[in-house]
Amino acid sequence: MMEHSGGDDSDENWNTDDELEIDNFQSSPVHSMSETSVGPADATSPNLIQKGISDETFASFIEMGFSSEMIARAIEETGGENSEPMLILETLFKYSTSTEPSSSKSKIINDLTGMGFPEENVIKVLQEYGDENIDEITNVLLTYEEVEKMSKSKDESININDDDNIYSLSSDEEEDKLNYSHETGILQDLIKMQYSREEAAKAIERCGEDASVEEVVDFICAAQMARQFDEFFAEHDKKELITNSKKRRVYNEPPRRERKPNTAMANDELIRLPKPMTGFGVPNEPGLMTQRTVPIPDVGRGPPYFYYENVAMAPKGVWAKISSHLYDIMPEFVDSIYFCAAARKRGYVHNLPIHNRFQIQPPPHCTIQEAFPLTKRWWPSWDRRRKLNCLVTCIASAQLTNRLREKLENHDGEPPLSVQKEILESCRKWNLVWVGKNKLAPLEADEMEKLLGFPRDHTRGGGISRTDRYKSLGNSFQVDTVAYHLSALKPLFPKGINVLSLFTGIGGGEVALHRLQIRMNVVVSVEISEVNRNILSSFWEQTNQTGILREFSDVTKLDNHTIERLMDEYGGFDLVIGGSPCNNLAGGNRISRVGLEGDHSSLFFEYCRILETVRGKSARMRR
DNA sequence: CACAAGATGAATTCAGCG
DNA sequence: CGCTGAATTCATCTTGTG
Repeated sequence: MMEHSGGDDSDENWNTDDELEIDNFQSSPVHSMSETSVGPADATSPNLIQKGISDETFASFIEMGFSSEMIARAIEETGGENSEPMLILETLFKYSTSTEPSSSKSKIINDLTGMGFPEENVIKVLQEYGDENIDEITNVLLTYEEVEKMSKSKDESININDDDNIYSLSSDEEEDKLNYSHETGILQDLIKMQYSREEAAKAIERCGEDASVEEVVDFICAAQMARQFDEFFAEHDKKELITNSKKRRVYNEPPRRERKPNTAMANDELIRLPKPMTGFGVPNEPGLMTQRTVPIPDVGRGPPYFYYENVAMAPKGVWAKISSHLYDIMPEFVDSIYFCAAARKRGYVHNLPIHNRFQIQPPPHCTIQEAFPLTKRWWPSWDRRRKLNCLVTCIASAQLTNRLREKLENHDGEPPLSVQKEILESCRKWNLVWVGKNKLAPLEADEMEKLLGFPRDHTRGGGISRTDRYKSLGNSFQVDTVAYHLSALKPLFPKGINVLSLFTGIGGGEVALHRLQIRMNVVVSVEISEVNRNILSSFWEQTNQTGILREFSDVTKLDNHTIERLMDEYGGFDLVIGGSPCNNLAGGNRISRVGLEGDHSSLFFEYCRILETVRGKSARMRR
């Protein structure tokens, strides 16, 4: 996201220490690190039970969701100190798929549903946390209830969908709803539990129509485990390859065969984009993961958490470099086409937990026609687009759409194929929609706000020009996508979080946290563009935030000392979020697409510097 | 001076095909 | 395996206009 344009920097009259607009919000309770730095649930001390296996292997078992007790048991059972990691893993998988724990599971399910928790939640939590720590399970269930309650209550302060008909169903939707009602209760339950329809239907088919929810979930769970098992082995093989060939790192690439011509060198150090681009999983699609296949190295684990974003289609080698500067964490590539009606292919490097993700409500419409119902009337059948391409910083001119209209008016009814092709090419290139007979138009700024998940008129006013508005929006996060990723933080920070927001832009991260109803105790924001800073501060006021907002302008002038001072003042940061400038990486740039070292994009290294400062200081504060 | 329009391709990926 | 064609892409710069 996040505008850090160098060409039009107008930073002459800033204070020497670059701080702007000191918080006019009175200080709110500032928590201490010790209160809020809740570690992940799996942060058990390894030294007691991990005899016989390396730290790394132990960590990856933990990352896969096995409890330390289970691991200890598996080590015992497979020969104590001399047991083979692979053998241990097999035993662990046996535990999680065997019927024995599952039957003890059903007893717990009965107990907990007896306590009034919804069965689907109980099953999901058991699946993710195991069945050993009842206290933890009930805690998580309570959190779930709260989250669900909150996501059901509409947020009055943000009016995302202000179309009158937003809550009334279109005819297509009604049809969909009808289909839903024909589905069995189990299928509905599974879909509610965020399994994809395909996956759920397949599992039901395999388990038989009479199977209980537990049985089907067990089946899906076993299938997931098997998939992870395969991936673990593939990863293990790869690791051996790496040690053998001296640190050759290739992600997402099929196993390389031994004897191969030396053209392979060109592919070295590459991170390939996944297809489909769904990262660790998106709602309503297959491929949902609850654990990372490539664990986060110890050095990169949170808290503090961080979330870094940039364009997925960067020049070769860029993502490998980004990853290598961010603790070798593998990027999560996600296309926002799975969250809204517009494409947005982005890579996210983060150390957030990935289980328990949920969507913010209401979810946006996923097709152009649903998002903009008025276009339906004019949409010709030969324009088969249902999704828009990436929203960028420039829009088509009025002259262009006029020329297109004239071309269309030359024909009665359907234009010849050659004309159709030409029109469609322009439509795709400029993201045009049908707004009248033979009439095409680019999206209005408020329509872009809607697609990107911002409240209406978020970027309006404050003296921002039309072009600047498009520019800021084109550089922004897709809020629903980012919120889905950040949702994992909600149970971890019930008292709110302290955020360091770099390259804040129009505040996509802040809007996401707000829509997740995660309280922002402190936001320290760094953003070079004055109009964008104004947009954030007016959002802060309009949504009646009770936390503190401090805005800085130039990331290069935010020195380490200042960061540490801020951390002392506020008790540290829980989340460092931001996407560094993409100008020199983006495909649309014909002048200076020169890679990470470009004038703008090299600010990525400032992100790294600041993140490292925050993490170092956090470690010292914990001691 | 602010703003809008127009001109300016290449890098990358992928499906299809021989 | 290599080739080809199609599709996509958080943009920059100059010029014209009021």
